[in-house]
Amino acid sequence: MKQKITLKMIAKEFDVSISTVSKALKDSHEISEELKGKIQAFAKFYHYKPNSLALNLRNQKTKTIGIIIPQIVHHFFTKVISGIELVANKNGYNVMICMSMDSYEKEVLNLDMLANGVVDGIIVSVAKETEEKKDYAHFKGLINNGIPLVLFDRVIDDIKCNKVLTNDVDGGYLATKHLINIGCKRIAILATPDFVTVGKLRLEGYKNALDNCSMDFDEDLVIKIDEEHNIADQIKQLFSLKNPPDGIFAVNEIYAAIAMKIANKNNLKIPDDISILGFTDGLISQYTIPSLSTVAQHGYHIGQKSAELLLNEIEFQDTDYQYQTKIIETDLILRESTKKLNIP
Amino acid sequence: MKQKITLKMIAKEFDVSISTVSKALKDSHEISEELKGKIQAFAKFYHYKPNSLALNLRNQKTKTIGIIIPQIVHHFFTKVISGIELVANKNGYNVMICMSMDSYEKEVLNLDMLANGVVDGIIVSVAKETEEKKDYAHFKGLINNGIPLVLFDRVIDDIKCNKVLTNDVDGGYLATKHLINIGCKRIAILATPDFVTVGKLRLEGYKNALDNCSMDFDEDLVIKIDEEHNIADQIKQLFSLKNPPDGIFAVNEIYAAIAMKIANKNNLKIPDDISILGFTDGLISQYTIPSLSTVAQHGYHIGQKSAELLLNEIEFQDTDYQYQTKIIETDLILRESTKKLNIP
DNA sequence: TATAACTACGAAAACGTTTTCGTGTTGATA
DNA sequence: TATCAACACGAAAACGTTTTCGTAGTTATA
Repeated sequence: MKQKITLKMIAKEFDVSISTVSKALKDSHEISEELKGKIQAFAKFYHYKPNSLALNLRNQKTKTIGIIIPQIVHHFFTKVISGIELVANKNGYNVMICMSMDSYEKEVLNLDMLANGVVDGIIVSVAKETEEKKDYAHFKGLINNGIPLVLFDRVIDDIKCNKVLTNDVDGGYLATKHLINIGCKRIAILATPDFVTVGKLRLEGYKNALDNCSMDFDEDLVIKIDEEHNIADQIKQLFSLKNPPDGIFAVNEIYAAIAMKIANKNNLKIPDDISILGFTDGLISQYTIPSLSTVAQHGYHIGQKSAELLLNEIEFQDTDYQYQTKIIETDLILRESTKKLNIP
Repeated sequence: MKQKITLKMIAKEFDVSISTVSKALKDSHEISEELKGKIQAFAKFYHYKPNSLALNLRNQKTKTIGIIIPQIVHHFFTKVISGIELVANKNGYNVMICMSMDSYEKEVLNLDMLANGVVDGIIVSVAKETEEKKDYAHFKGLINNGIPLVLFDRVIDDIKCNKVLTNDVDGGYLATKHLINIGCKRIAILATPDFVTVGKLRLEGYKNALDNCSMDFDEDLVIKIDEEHNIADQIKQLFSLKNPPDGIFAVNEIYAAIAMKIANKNNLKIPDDISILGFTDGLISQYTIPSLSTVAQHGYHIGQKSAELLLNEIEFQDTDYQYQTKIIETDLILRESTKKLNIP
């Protein structure tokens, strides 16, 4: 194993002090041109690079930002990560990724680890279990310790920090409104349990849209999917109603895809007999047959914005820092699973 | 901002030396029970935790492993990452993820950065551009510096290190053989340019299977998809052949999904008129209609194995370390896009 | 009583870097 | 000739930890 070259080794080579070498490599005016030339050439030849660990300790910073997400196998989160990476790298930062697996305990563990000097700031989308327990002490501790924190997507209202979130209410509204516009009379929603904030908000948008169009809200058309049990079975209920839906708004892509499968099995033509609309900008939507209309939530953009806010806070010098909350708007992407809009 | 508590601060509190505090916290026999008790209680009360940066410098290791993957938005890679995380965390390691974006330059940059003391070992799936250039100096340099390296999936033959790879040839063979078994007479393959190693190997398996069953190999049925141009257009050629295929083996999920869409547009019934089989264990396969039969490559398992090999090498003490190459076998997952096998 | 052994702690080096503050030498100025 | 600045470099602290070695003071042994 070839030993990495250090300032000390260069110093010994030229019989000068370590400080001289350090200054020479920084092209300091304190060192004679002649000596600088020799030292720089030598360092270059041996590919000298300052040891990161030493720099970290010296500077009390690591030029690394931490990310804690519930799951990495979700397309949305990978988009967010890509956006964070882009901005981080552009600014000379690296990225350390942890998964909470939607577990409160793992989230706390990861947060503790990252907070212990490993990173300069942290970006988090909170775990489902944490949302359910409503125990946010670990986040408050982080902020107390002065470690910059950005929450995205699944955020917590009573934590004071930068936030980036999808306009979920508006997304739900947009989706439902569109289904109404294309003529759907009975619109079902595949939602989540209430503790999943984003799901709850999208449901709120759904209700707003119905309200706005003076359409009745029917409890039977609201399925709050419990992922502990079989998802398909819960969706199937809709199709055995005496008055089944002619439109479905699913708060995520998977539920939408499963609904499509079930509709298909029930010999319903999509979109002629029933229109289906999903949420999130995943991969599945593009490749189903028919392809899935969906509400895009721009994960890539959310990631970029989160990283920008975090880096701003990290590098902020003054004392009067102001936290911000950025709302990223959604967009309707119309594909084949919804009826065409008839422009009169 | 609350200052983090250090050994020095505890030492001052009890008017003892730093070394005494350090030993007391490690429950050393050198320190009297009485003093140990007081110091430990104090440390606990103030949530003392050794500073990671200092430990890193001291121990010349970071308890972190680096991952460089071409893209994080591929489901396969997220599975691999999950597997790595699992094993790493179980052994007290953290994970730092970098993306090469399939660019040679970014791969070199990331590797240099990680190698500079940031991580104790690195797991890589090499970038497409690197495979194309065949320039592997950066990997050789890494190994020369004694930094443990594991290559997975897209590996390089003449780099001496631990490797974990999918049995791509066998996977291709399995897929093609199955299409033959269900009665396909003209089997097309949606492949990659030759420099994409895994694609080339799967094509090899395809040829082997044809050979094995004394079926003709027809150049017209081999489409080496060039992702620079429109993918669908390239696939469409197949359907305009005078003698079109009745089976398609796609070396990944996306190509398979696109092929399904095109078949569908051409009013071909899947699997009655044409059977389609994909590769990889992605999300799309499960949610298409009909769902896609596929060759599963077990990314989660590959990740675990890679991490195990890496940690072994990192913590290996003796001098006679032996590199290994683990082959992870594939499995055929039969869904709805291929005809049922008629057992006579 | 001299020696040995044990107890309980401290000093200092080490990891590699940066930076502040000297300090000796040279040359110029009054 | 005395003073001063400029030049070119070195010493040392600092970041926070661990660990080896040294050493007072006490107790046990011969």
